[in-house]
Formats: sequence, structure tokens, C-alpha cells
Amino acid sequence: MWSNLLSGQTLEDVAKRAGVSRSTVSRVLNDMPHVREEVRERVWEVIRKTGYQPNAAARTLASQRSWTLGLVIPRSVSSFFTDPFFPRLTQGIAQACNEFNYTLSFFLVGTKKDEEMIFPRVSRQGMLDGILVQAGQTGDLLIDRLVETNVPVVIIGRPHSPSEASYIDIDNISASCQAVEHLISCGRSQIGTISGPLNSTVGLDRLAGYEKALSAQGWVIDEGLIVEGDFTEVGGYTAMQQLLKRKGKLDAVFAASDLMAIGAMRAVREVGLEVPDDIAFVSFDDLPIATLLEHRLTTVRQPGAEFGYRAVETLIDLIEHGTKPARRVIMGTELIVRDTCGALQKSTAG
Amino acid sequence: MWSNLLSGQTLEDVAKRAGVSRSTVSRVLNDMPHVREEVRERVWEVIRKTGYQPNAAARTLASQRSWTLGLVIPRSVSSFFTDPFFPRLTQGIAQACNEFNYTLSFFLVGTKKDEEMIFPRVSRQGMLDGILVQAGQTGDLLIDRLVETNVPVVIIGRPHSPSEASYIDIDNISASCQAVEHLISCGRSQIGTISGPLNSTVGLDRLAGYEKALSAQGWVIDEGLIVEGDFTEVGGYTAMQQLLKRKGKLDAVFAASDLMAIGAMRAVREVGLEVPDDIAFVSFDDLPIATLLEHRLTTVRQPGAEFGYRAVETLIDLIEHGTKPARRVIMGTELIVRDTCGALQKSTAG
DNA sequence: GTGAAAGCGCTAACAG
DNA sequence: CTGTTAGCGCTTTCAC
Repeated sequence: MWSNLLSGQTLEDVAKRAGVSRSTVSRVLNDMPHVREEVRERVWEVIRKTGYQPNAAARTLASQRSWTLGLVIPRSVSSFFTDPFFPRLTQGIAQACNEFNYTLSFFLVGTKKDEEMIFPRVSRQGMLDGILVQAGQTGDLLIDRLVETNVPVVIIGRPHSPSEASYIDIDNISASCQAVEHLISCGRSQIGTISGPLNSTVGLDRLAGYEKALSAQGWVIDEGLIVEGDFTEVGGYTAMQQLLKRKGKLDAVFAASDLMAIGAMRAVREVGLEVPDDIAFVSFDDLPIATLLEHRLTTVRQPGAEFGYRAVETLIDLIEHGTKPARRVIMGTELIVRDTCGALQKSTAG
Repeated sequence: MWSNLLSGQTLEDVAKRAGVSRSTVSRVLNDMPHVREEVRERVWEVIRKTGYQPNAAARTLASQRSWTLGLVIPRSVSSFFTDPFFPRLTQGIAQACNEFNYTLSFFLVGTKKDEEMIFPRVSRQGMLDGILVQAGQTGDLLIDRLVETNVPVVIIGRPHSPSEASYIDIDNISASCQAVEHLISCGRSQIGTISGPLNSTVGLDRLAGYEKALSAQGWVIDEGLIVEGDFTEVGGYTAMQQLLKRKGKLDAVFAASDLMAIGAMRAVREVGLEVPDDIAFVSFDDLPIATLLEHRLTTVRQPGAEFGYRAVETLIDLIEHGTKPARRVIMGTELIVRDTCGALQKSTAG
């Protein structure tokens, strides 16, 4: 009966209609105490009838709280839109934001120019209550700039510069070590690796895990068995071709991502070799596609959505309880044994 | 030398330091005329030195403009995080937002409860200058609610209810028709289809294109050759198994997405049939993976990033020049002929 | 060309 | 329990 949605209603209007003051309406709106039940209901009634919606900007300005979180993807994270891992991460983040009633703003830094345009928006007061930023490459200073900003920040992935920043990560070293150990326990001894980009901590850590496992056997690291990849299918394919040049001395590969393992297996198939008989594979991610391939991937499952969810929880903790001390959250992984490592085959046959 | 980043500086502080009034600083900040060049530079100098950043909430409140766009994914769009098409779309949207200096807020409606939580946030005054919403399924009323809100809205995909809402889409009917015509021109005549969900316009339209192509030949539509899919790999696999029950009468399939074609080809391989010799395929999307398969996909390329970019442009147009008349943007597609349709093979052999 | 003053719509002391 | 009163930090007339 009264004017409807978004007709520019204000608290004042609602107050007048309900015959109370602005403060009372504000109290009702924010579920605060000290309002008679009868009045509270009268006010709600008016709010409902008028379709009144509080103005977000005014609320933010007055309360110094925007209920908005920023998700920043640095320029150096080029795989954000191609690596299937990220959608899962984003999903978890979005879900947590919904649950905790935050809005999620998305800052994709595509170019150097973008960075200069975006940074002011991100660091602006009154815009964001906190920031989630994906760890990128060495030399990408965006994260450091963000941290200096004094807005609560949680880094997704281990940051390069050991600062007092909060971050959330998985234990890439242990997980990779375990993956390679599995290969060893399957009887493989000439194990190569296709690493992630070595200018990222995730690439570095997974390589470190590989080396750790070999060293634990007392084996010496053969640099020729290490090829740097880029987390893409094509990168895995190319890297495998490198590795195959020394075939005969290679019976297994640890790939730092499922996508690279898929590319690598394509290269293996092309030269007429068999997976897992000739070359066994263990990789990382456990993408949905892992079980749909001809040879189902033995791979390290890392939390995707849960990871994002937890990152948001951590950030909200910083917002509500202060940024010090820095939080360090390490989430667990799990080795999923399937076909590509040859373990199941063996136990079936043997 | 003066205090730095985010120390709670205000326009007032800057004005004082520069020896001018707030109005002048505001003019400088917003590149407005009527400021002496000398003064302008003095003010910029202070801004730079102090690291002052204007408060976004205050600015939004005073100017009634948030420079923020919302991207809403309705509950019924469950494939958002699994279909590789969406990342490309999002990328284009994010890029356009950067270029036009808008911030992108992301609303993922996961559950019915989410919808009730999110709707007020989205429709709230002072929060969003405009909304991009992905078209969902029939019966999903979110879009209609959003349109009623009077905030400028652009629907991504053709909406179900023919309202005066603005939308952007590709010509799914023509594109699908062309795809099936190609199959016909390759000499196939027993053509089945794995459709998208038939409660979505995109599913409906691609099926309509399939039927149009057959009808144009004077052929009668065989309902037994139509199986509904869900745009996923597994859905394609299952649908193909249905179709294969009538094999011998089937020499080609039009799949409404690449992912479904991949699943379908898996099913074909499992029963020992050959692609494209026994069954030819044409699909839709042209995902990056299309060229990495054993049989490279013949598929309809639809704009991904460009689509998102254009959606943002359209929305900004609505914001700046009014929502009437409604804009209808239809983007082009292109049939990419590769291996799965058998055309190349044939021309090589013949 | 510049400044004063009045809001934008809300929250949050502080009285009562 | 409720209302009054200040702001939050900026934009935007309107004088000068």
C-alpha cells in the first residue's frame, strides 16, 4: 500500500511511520536490546510494508565497518582462470562469506596498470574490512604493499618474504615427500619430477618434498630428472618430452599438479610407452577429472573449498580479534592411490 | 615525512595542510575544473606526501554512486564452478571492471537461505550501481526480483520470462543449427543430440537449433535421438549410453557442450566404436582442452571473455544512460572444424 | 577560482 | 526503554 522497493526510503521515514525515533529503528534493524517487544514488532511491520532497505554506504560510514572482504589475485597468478583448483577455492570463499554475512569483492590484477588502478581501491578506507590475497611469484610486491596497509590480510599460500603476515597453506613439502615415498614403496627408483614454477613457494615446496624423499633413501639428487613446469597441461607435456630424452633411466614421475600429469601422460603415450608399467605417476590436486581418465590418477588431494572457507574464517578472526599475533593455518592433505602409480595393479596381479 | 598510509587522514586534514578548503581538495581529487593550476599541484603534492586515500563509503554516500558492480550467480546455476566456460566469462567481466574503474562484487547464491541473506545486500541502496546476473533455470525467481529492484540489471543469457529486461546472449539456435548442418554436409543422417538442461533457455535453444536443421531437410524429428544432459562430462557419458542402445541407427551426435562430448566419446570408446568413423561429433564451447584430446573437437566457439566484457559495457551503458529502452546484445559464434566431425579426414582421404 | 554550509543516511554516545 | 544530538568523510550547491 505504501510506496515500495527502493523508492528512496530512509530510516527517518520508517521512524516517522512507526511513530518512533531513528535510534529505535536503528536498534530494531540491528537486533539490539532495549526495545519493547511491541515497539519492535511495530517497526518491523513498517519495514516490511515499505520494503525499506538500509543504505549500505551510510551504514558503513557511520559504523566504520563495510562487511565486505576483498579477494585479490595478483598479476603473477596467471593460472587463476585456467587451473581447475581455483574455482573450488573461490567456491569455499564465497560460501563462507555468505554464511558470515560478508560481501565478497573481487580484484583481478591483470596488468601493471591494473595494479596501479586497483591498489588505491583496495587500500582505501571504508571499502574493505579485510583482504584475502593469493600468493604469487617472487618479486611480486603487491602482497607486501597490501600488508603494509594495515587492513587485515590473509595470504592464501605461503608468502615469499617471511613477514609477520598471516597466511593459510597446506604442507606442500610433507605431502610431496609422501607422494614420492609412495612411488618408492611401489618399487620405483628412477623418479623424475615435473615441478611447479620455481619462482613460487608452492613450486619450490613441492620440489623440496621430492628431494627430501629421495635424500631420505640416501639417494643423490639427479638434476637431470628435475624439469620445471608451469602447472598447465601443455607445460606438463613439454616437460615430459624433456624427461623422456633420458628414458630407460626413468620409471616414475612426480608431477606437481594433475593437469601437468595429464599432459605428461599424453607425451608418454605418444612415444608408445605405458602408464604405469613403464612410467608410474603420482601428482597433486585430485581434480574431478582424475577419476575419468583411462588411467585414474594417484594424486594428493588438497582441500579446495574447505581451504577457501578456512581462509575466510581466519580473516574474520583477524578482523574481530586483531591481527596480532599472525595466524598460520596449515591444512591437511591425503594421498589417493589409484591406477597411475601401479600399486593397485601390482597387488591385484601379485 | 608526515604520517603515512591509512592513518585515518581525511579531506579536512589534506585541506588544512595545503592551506585550502575541503571543496578545493575535492575538486582536485575528482579532476574538476575551476582550480588554479598552482593550487592543484600543491594539493596533489600534499595528497602524495600524506598517502591520503579518500574514504569510499563517504564518497558513495555523498555522491550516490558506489562504482561497484554486482555479479550474481543464482542457485540454479550449479555448474558455475565446474564448467570451464565460466572462468573465461568471469575473466572478461573482471577485466572490463578494471578498465572502467569499477569494483566487482560477487554474489554466489548457494542455497535458498543464501538467497534470502543475499537479496537484501544486493538490492540495498548505495551498495551496487548495477547488477550482472547469470540466467538460470525456469522457476528461479531471483532474476525477476532483481529486475523489479530498479537497479540497472543485465542478464547474462536469454531470460525465461520475456520482460523488458536487458540481456546479452549468443544466438544459440543459429549456432546449433549450423553445427548440425555441418554434420549433415559430412554425410551423416542419423544424428542424435545430447542437449543441455531443458529447464534453461540455453538448453532449449540449442535443442531448437538441432531440430531446425533436421526439419530444414524435411526430416522428421525422432524423439529417441534426443537425450537430455546437464553440461557435465559424466552427464554426457550417461546420455551417450542411452543413445547407444539404439546404435546402428546413429552416425553422429550434436552435444550441447564440449564437456558432454568428451564424456560421450568416453562411452563410445568403451563399446569399441570409433570417432569419427562410426559416430561423428560436433559440440559447443571450444574449451582449451578441445585441441588436446586424441580426437580434436569440432565445436562451436562462443565468446567467453569478450562476452563478459561486453556484458559489463552494456551494464555501464544502462547506468549512465538509463535502463530504457532495454538493450539486447547478441554476440557471434564460429564453427571450428577439427577431427571429431570427420570432415578433415574425408577431404584428406578423398 | 575559492570557501562556507548544508546535507547524504546511518550509528552511537548520552541524556532522560 | 526511548529520544536527542553529534558526528562518520565526502560532494555539491551557492555565495563571494
